[in-house]
Amino acid sequence: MRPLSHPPIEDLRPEAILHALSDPIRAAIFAKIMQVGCVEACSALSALGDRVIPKSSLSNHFKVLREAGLIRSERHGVEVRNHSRWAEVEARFPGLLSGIINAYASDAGSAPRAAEMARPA
Amino acid sequence: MRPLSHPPIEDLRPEAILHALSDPIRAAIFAKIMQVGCVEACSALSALGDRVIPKSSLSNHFKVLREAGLIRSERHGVEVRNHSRWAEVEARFPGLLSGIINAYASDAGSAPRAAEMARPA
DNA sequence: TCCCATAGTTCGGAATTTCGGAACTATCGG
DNA sequence: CCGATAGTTCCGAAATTCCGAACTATGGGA
Repeated sequence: MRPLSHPPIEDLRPEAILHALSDPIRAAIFAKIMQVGCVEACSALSALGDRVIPKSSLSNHFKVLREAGLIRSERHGVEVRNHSRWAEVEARFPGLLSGIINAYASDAGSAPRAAEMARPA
Repeated sequence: MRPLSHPPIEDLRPEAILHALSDPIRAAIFAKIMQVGCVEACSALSALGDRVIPKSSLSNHFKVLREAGLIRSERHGVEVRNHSRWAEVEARFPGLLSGIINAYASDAGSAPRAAEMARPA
């Protein structure tokens, strides 16, 4: 199985990042990773509230996040651990991620839906 | 013809904004509107460098930007003038737009492509 | 007034992308 | 070696996007 390649930070493209995070589910996954520090794909499944996400879709969401350069995935035995690349991305595109995450967080308060980012409970 | 409805600022959703700006062409159009202050659709066509964008696609791009709440469009005679809603959006989602625009601008320097945002010439 | 040119929208089919079930692979614990 | 768990791949269906062609609306003449 492939060693899960990640793009070097200088190859990151804003449109890929925006596209990755324009999906509320992916945004929620990413927010979760940042909250918790590290997450394996399967546990993210249950973490998204009421919504049940098929494994194959979930796998694809992680792939999109990884290829956008937002997360780093490492195999540990049978599972994959995903870490955010926040610091790198922040250095490359200052203010981008914080603006996006804050936007989702403030939106969650006014109109809660499937993507419940940064919700207290 | 419809009076070109715009969503009230409290209805804006982050995912719609990210989706709208995850297309480099739309991002370039939006950046152009902010640079120049106001733009009518047709002139944006030539403004995007080498790329020729069909009228119907352009019309759709403006629609996406409008429905995301990023621009305000008014008919003036035969043409439509598009203004950015930057101030409103910035008040609603602080730091979101500046982060995105800066990201594209810094990317343009390192890897120029179809979307030439904030390029001097 | 009628006609034309300009600016933009709508329609509809082709191309692309996304979704997700089923089958597959990889790894760990017995 | 076997079964269970974690995840990927494959591929057809559904949704989206793209864009040419036809259409609509407005202003400016003649």
